[in-house]
Amino acid sequence: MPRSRCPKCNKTERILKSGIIRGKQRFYCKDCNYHFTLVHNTRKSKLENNSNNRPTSLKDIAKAAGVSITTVSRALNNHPDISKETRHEIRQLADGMNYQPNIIAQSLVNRSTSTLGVIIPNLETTFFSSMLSGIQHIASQSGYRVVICQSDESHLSEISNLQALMNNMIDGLLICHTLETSTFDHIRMQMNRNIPIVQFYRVAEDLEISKILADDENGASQVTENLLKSGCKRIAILLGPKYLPITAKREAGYLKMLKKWKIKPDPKLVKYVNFSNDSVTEAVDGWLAMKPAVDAIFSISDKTAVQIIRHLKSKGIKIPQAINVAGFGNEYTGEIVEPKLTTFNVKTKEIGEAAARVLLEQIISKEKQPKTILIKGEFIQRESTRKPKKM
Amino acid sequence: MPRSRCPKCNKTERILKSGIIRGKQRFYCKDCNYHFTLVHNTRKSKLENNSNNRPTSLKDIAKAAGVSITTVSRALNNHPDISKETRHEIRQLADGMNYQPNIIAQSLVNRSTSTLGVIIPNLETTFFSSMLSGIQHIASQSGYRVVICQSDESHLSEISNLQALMNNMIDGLLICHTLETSTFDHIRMQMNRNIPIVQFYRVAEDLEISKILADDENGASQVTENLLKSGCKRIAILLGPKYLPITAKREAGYLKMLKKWKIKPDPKLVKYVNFSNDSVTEAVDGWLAMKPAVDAIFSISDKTAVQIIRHLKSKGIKIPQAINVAGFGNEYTGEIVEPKLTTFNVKTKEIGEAAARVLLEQIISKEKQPKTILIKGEFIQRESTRKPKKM
DNA sequence: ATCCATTGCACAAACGTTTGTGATATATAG
DNA sequence: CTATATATCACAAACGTTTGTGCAATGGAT
Repeated sequence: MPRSRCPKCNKTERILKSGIIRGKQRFYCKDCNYHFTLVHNTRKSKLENNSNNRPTSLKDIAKAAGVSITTVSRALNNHPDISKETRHEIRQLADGMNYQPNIIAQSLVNRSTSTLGVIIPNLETTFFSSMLSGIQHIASQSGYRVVICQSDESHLSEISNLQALMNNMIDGLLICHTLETSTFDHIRMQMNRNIPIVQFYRVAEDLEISKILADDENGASQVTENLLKSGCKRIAILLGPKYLPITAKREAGYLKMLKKWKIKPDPKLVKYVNFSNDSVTEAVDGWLAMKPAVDAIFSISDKTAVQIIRHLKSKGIKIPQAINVAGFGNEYTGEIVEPKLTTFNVKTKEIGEAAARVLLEQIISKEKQPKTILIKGEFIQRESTRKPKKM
Repeated sequence: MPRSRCPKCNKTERILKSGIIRGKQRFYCKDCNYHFTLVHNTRKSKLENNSNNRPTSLKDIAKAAGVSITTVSRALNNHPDISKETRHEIRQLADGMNYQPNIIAQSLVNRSTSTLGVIIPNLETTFFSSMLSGIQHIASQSGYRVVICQSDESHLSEISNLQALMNNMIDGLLICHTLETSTFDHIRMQMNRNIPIVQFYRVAEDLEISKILADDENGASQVTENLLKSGCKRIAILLGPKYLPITAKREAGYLKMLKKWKIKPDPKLVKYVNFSNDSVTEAVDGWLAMKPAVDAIFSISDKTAVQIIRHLKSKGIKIPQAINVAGFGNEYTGEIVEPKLTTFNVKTKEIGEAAARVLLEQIISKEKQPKTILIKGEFIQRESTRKPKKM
C-alpha cells in the first residue's frame, strides 16, 4: 500500500503506483495529475564531482577569480574588453591552476580542428615515410596536427580510412592512392563536403582537386636520354601496372626520348609488373633471353632496380659493362648497392612539403581553385650505368 | 535630438543617448531606467543559415523525421527504447541525408577522442617509421586514430610537441625520446593528467610508466658472443652518447660476455659517438692505429656499421678477413651492402605494435599499473663477420 | 472498472569553449 | 551638475552530441 507523498500537492491519499521504470517504482497522484518517482539522492551529487580529477576548465578559473567564464576566456585570448590588470591576474591564476584549453571544445565551436588527415599506402619504406615527414614538418610549422592512415596498398582500406577521417575530424586531407585504386568515386563523394583534398604522387588526373606530381615523364626522358648517350641501343623498361598514371607518364617519357633519337620502340622491351619479386625476375630473365641483346634496363623503382642488380650479379653478368641498370626514386639503398645505382631523384620530402603547403593554403584562403604542382627531380649518375659519351 | 522610443515604457520623452558601443548608438530611458540599442535586423537571420552547406546533424534528421534529437540519436545507436520501425525509418533517412556523426561533439561529451598521440624522433629512417607503422596498424584495428609529431631529435621540440598533444586531444601517448633528452620533468608534469603514457625503445628507466624495450643487453651479448666464437680477441664497440640507457645496456651486454669469456675489457676499445659521420670515422681510424690490432668492430646501429664497412673498404681492408663488422638493428641496407651485414634484428615493428597494445589496454581498462615489455630480437649471421667456429 | 507494467518517445542538462550584445561604473566635456 | 563617451565586465546562445529521467498511451491482470 503506497504511503508516498506527492511532491506537488503534498498529499498522501490518492497516490497510485504507475509502473516501474528503469527498476524504480513510479507513482501517480490522482489529485494533481502528476507522475513522479521517489528520488533519494538529491539530483546528482555534483558537488562531490568537484573533487574529480578533471582538468581545470574556464569555469574553475572563473569561480576562483570571482569573474564570469566570458571574462576568463577573453582575458586569456587578450580581448581588449578586459583590463590589463584582470588579464594579468587571470593569466597568473590559469598558469597556477595548470590550465590547458580543451581543444575539442574549441574545435566544436570554431568548426575547425587544426588537423590534417593523411592517407598513404605504407610507412615502412622511406619513399613514403619521407613524404609524410615533409607533410608533418610543414603542418607543424603552421600549428596543424597530422593524423595518418596506412592503406597498405589496399583499395578497400583506402576507402574506409577516407570515411573515418572525413567525419568532421580534419580540416583537410592529403591522399596518395594505392596501387589497386583505379576508380575514384570514393573521392568524388567527399568533394562536396567543405574539406579540401589534395592528391600527391599517385593522383587521378580527371578529378578537380589539387595535385602534387613528381616529374615522371621528364624524369623518365632524362634517364632514357642518358642511357642513349652512353651508347645503349636496346633499352628495356620495367613499369608498374598498366592503369597507373605513373606508368603511363614514365612510358611516355621513355618513348618520347626514343623517338627523338629516332629509335623504333620494341614492345617486347616494355613490361608491366606488380612489384612482386617473381614478376621482376621473370621479366628480367625474359629480356636476357632476347636477341638482339638488351643492353640496358630502366626500372620503375630503386627497389626493383636493386633487385635486378642482385639478380644479374648472381648470374655473373657485369654491370654496367654487359648491362646498364637505372632506377627511379633515389632511395638510400641505391647508394649502398654495388655498383651504386644510377637513378632519378624524386624529391619525396619536397612532394610532401608542397602537398601540405597547397592544402594549408586552401584551408586558410578557402580558395577552391585546384592547383597542380610538378616537383622537379634530378638525374643522378652513379656506377650502374656507363657515363654518357661526349657528343 | 533623439526621437527613439523606449522598448519598455514605450515613451519617446526622457530618452537620452548613453554612449556608443561597437559603433552603434545606445540610449537610456530615464523613466524606466532602461538601456537599449536600436536593433534593426531581428535577432540574427538564423533561418537563412539553414541553406548553409553544413553537414547534416541530428537536428536536421530530427526535423525531417518529425521526432526529437534524442530519438534520432538513440535510433542510430540502437537504443532499445526506440521501436524497430522508427529505428529503421530513421536509419534510412540518415543514410539518405548522408549523415556522418560529428566526432568532435561526440568526443566532447564522451571525454574521449579515440586518438593516440605519437612523438617520435624522426620519420625518414625505416627504423622509426616501421615502429610507427606497427603502432598505426594496432591502433587502427581498435578504431583509434594516430596523430604524429616528429621531435627531430630535438629535446625542445619534444617538449613542445608533448604540450601540444596533451590538451585533451588524445586518449593516450606513445613516446620515443630524442637523443638529447636526458631529463624527464616534462613527462612527469603530464603524469598526473589522466592520459596514460607509454615509452618505447628509448625510455627513462626511473619513470613510473609503461615501457617497451628492445632486448639491448641480451642482443649486445649475443653479437659479442658470436664474434668471440668466431675467434675474435679484440672487439671494439661503437656506442651512442654515454647518458643514453641504450648505450649503457649494450655496453653492459658486451662487457658481460667478455667477462664470461674471461677477456679483460680494454677501455680504449669502447668509444661513444654522436652518430655523425665524422665522429664515426674518427673512432674507426683510432682503432685501426692500435696495437695489438682490433679484429672486430661492433657498431651501435646498422647505419653506422654500413658507414664503417664503406670506410674500411675504401682503405682496402678486407671484411671479414681482416676485420669483422657487426651492426645492430637489421635495417634493409644491411642486406644490400657488400659484404652483407651481420646484425641483430631489433624487431621495430613489433615494438611499435606492443607499445600500442599496452597503451590501448591501459586506456580501456583504466589500469594504471605500469608494465614493462621486452621485445626479443634475433642474431642474424651474414657475411661481414666470420662464421662461429664449432665449439 | 481499477490498478499496474511496459513501450516508445521527448525534455533538458551537460561537455568546455567562443562570441554577440546588454549593462554598469567611471571618465570627460560642456 | 548634466549629458555623453568609454572601459570593463556579465548573460546567454551556440557548436552537435549523449544520457538521465519524465510522461503518455497501451495492454494485461484482477
